Amino acid sequence: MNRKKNQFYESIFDIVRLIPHGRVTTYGAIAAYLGTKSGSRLVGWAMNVSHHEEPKVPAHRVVNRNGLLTGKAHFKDENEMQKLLEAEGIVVINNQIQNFNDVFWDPASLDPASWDRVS
DNA sequence: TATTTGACGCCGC
DNA sequence: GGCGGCGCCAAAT
Repeated sequence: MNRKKNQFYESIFDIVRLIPHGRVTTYGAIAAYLGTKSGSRLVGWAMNVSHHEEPKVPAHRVVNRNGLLTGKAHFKDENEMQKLLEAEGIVVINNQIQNFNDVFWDPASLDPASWDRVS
């Protein structure tokens, strides 16, 4: 089966879908988790593919390491991304996530040790 | 088949 | 401190 390449996206989709409600992550964090720390751009590509993948991944929860909604332009509606983030309690001003450090979610949190506090 | 782009990240100037 | 260039892997043209 040609799932080898699919696994790459699968891992990304899985992580993005695991992002808790009201939390966001960065391309670099996902890339680093997959081992492609230098290939942060690959994550962006995967997101593009994820748009026609189901279920749709909450790509709106994925932003660059600056906390800037760089990918909002690729959404159906630019306002949609910011709107979704605000709807989850995330404050976004000028396409910039406020309290980014507070809402930032790292895939490393997938560690079993952290699962204990996961609701 | 080869070249360029791409929703980024980091180092250097 | 702000701006630019280079590097990463993969896909699209």
